[in-house]
Amino acid sequence: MARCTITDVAAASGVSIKTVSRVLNDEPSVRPETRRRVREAMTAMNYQPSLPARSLAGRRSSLIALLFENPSANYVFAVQSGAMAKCRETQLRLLVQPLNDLGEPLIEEVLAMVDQTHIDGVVITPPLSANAELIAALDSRGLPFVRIAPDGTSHSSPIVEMDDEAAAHEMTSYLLALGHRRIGFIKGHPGHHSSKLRLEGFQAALASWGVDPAEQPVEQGYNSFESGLTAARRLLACTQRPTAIFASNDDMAAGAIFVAHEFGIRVPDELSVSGFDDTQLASTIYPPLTTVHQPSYTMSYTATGLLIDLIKRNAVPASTQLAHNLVKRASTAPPRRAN
Amino acid sequence: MARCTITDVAAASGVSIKTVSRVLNDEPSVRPETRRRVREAMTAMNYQPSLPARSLAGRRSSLIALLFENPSANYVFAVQSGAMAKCRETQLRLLVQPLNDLGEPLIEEVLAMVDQTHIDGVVITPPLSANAELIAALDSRGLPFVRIAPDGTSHSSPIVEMDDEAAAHEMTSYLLALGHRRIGFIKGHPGHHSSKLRLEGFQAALASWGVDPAEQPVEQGYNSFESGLTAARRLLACTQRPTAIFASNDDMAAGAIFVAHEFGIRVPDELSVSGFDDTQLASTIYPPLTTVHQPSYTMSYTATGLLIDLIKRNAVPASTQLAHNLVKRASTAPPRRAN
DNA sequence: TTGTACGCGTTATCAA
DNA sequence: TTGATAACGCGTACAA
Repeated sequence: MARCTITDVAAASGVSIKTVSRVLNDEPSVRPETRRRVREAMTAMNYQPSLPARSLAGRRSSLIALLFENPSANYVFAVQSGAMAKCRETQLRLLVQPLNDLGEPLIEEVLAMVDQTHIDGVVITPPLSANAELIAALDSRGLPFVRIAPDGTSHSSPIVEMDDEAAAHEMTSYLLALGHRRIGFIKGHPGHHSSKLRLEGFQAALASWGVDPAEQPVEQGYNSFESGLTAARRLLACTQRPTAIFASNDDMAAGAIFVAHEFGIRVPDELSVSGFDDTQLASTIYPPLTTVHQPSYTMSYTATGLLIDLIKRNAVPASTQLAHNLVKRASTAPPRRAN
Repeated sequence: MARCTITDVAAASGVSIKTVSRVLNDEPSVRPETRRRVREAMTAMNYQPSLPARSLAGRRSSLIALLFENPSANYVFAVQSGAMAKCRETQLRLLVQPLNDLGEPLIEEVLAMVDQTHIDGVVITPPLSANAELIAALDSRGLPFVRIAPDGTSHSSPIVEMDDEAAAHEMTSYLLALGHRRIGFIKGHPGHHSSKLRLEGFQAALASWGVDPAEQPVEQGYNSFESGLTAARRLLACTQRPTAIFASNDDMAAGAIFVAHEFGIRVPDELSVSGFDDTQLASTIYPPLTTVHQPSYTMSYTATGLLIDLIKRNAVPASTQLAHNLVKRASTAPPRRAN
């Protein structure tokens, strides 16, 4: 059961190590009969190629990295699962690299990781995907990367995104269609580009319904549950209390629902609340949250696939947009509805 | 800015590559002056040692793996963060390996990973930590590993755990002290050893208070929110409705609170609910959940530290028990309390 | 179609 | 305390 090498396989199947190498890499010029013999020997001996040896000799490490700096367990889990699923299909290994609150040394840490491990490529999740210095640093190494939901900065690397503005527009229209005319908005983290887009979608929808966006109460949030609490308390303390709150993500929406419970405001009878992302949390709180389903898993799965194509020097689309959809649950209803 | 090698550093500092290697590995027999010169050259050239080269030449890959098969985003996130934090301190890389619902090929997949990547060691989280075949397979490779919260199976590998039974005992005593005498229990996933311990703690506490455990309603859950819904519906449909529900984890407790909301049962006035784990969810739902804080992050951090010691062939304790504590929040109160 | 010789960047052995 | 040289397991260039 001890580890065996390409030399052992070569000896066992009566060929040279080079031929074994050819079979390993699916190179064309090998006689089918030979290929079969080598394959048999490999499985019989339970041969596993050494990744370090391959990456030292060849140009590839068969390793890619997933970079994130995001405190949301649900989001990180979804993104990792998507990337892993694609890696599993393609025999790649995934190195996860959380970059939590490290400030300055972030770039250095990433570069050190890149140089040490000989990574083949990187998938970058928001908000890192909008980090210009990081992008420049990766560029300086000539490393392929794919960004998920970056900001509008022009760069040749492929991006995977959803239409945050359109989604926020739809959600707002839905609330307006229910009859709400005073809708409190909780903005997302200023560092995330999607925060800006979601606000714009909200405002555009209001305008298209002839409602003045400037008259709607807007509070700053930071994507955390706690920031949702604070923002919602402010919104609900207004003299003209909104009949609905649209939070830029589910965690903050959960905060709004929490505050409503505290204040004895019934949801959705007296207050509608909607979120964004459709994380597991959305269907775990009461009432279950109307939200926008963001395909985080699929975005990451797709991004990883693109990265692999990029590494193989295949042509890849500059931008891929994935579909979202409105998930209507029990946290929204017409305002002050009868009983 | 291009990558430079040990040879470049050797040339720049006027020594042989072997001496650079010695400095790199903190070997003793290097003159301080020489060491300083080499160090300077390394930082000046921004030298980064090649991990693949090191693992090919040496015995170590500086890579460890974290194995998990757990659908809970919060748990996985906590465990990963803990392991990463320790890795960051010690210049190790972490390979995360989710093994989702794959059944049979699980062992093969792990062994392939081990053989290909030349991992130095493994941290195993529940429920995999109780998988006898996996343990045996890892043993067959002579690979060091540390298990988090395994079952009682005797094995020489170090384990890190908390006292699930004592914690469940405390929580139950707390509910009894509040005055509850009819407490519904939702069991955890049958595959997790901790599920058994938590039930035993519950029953032991009842017995020590002179309450017959056999008369308390117990439902099977599977650690998911949905299974909590199902179990809670059963418990609350009883003719003799319990005044409290103790769920074996937070997700299921959230399910119980959800059902209470649906049924119009006020929490905690008419029904107390408590959970286990103290995930982020516990303080995000309303009312916030009384629960047991399980130190998942610390357990993983500790386990990773032990693994590193194990790899270095240092002596490590066979078992490490981390402290838990009861977190009292608003979801529990005396039964049918005045007002 | 197949094989030989060399190099990848580092650690290990042994000698100086 | 230091250095020359041989591994480590594989891919690449070139030859057969």
